[in-house]
Amino acid sequence: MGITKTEIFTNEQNQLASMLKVLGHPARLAILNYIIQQDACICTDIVEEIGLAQSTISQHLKELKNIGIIQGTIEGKSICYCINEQVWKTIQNDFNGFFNKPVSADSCC
Amino acid sequence: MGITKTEIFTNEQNQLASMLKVLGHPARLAILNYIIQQDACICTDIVEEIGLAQSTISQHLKELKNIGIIQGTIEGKSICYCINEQVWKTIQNDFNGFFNKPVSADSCC
DNA sequence: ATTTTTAATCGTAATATTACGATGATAAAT
DNA sequence: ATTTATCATCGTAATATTACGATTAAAAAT
Repeated sequence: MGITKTEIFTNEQNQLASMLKVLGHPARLAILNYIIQQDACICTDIVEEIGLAQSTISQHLKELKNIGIIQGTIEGKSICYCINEQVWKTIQNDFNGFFNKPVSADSCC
Repeated sequence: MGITKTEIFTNEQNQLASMLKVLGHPARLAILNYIIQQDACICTDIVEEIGLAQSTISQHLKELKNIGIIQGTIEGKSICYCINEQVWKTIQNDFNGFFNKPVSADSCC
């Protein structure tokens, strides 16, 4: 056990859930915030800014890259990370697609 | 280790992250979907609908209750769960507050 | 050529999550 | 009073996550 039974859910549910799971960590939100704010950045900056070990930040960056919300390009000795606008917007759309469903006012409670 | 260092992040980051973490599981999205669709429901129905053990569903319901997005009222022998509209909207606002930040087109990559 | 800088990866410990069956608790039905 | 129905909680196994230090890899600077 301990393994999510993805096969019993819809693709929509699985995909949105996996996005939200990655976003559901304060370090990763902080990283996204920082990248947006800086408009460009390298890993060492983030490490200093956030205050986690370099390897930990690298791991979080990897997860963010996995869902495509950020991308890194090699810039000489360092790596420049930035937001992938398209994925960013897709996530926002998917989220709102889910949350815009009308919640009826006369529900049971 | 293995414990998230919440103390180094902002309240905003921690709060949004914990919401998204709860939403980041397909079963919990499926439960929310079902409650909205039914407009009222009890746990047994969800168990049949979703196909996880009753105790597992109960655990997921507990987590959803913890963030306030659903609430349950005792209805005789069973319990009626419904969406808390206010929390629902707050989550949506917080999420969009984060995601509406402009992602500049001329970023580094 | 060697050293330095930067970031990824490996190994690992601590903790959290997911799921299930079994058991408990409470209210309704018999 | 006993049984049934409904849901929560407990105990537990399997797996995943978080974080760190150590190591590796690759490019730049010396």
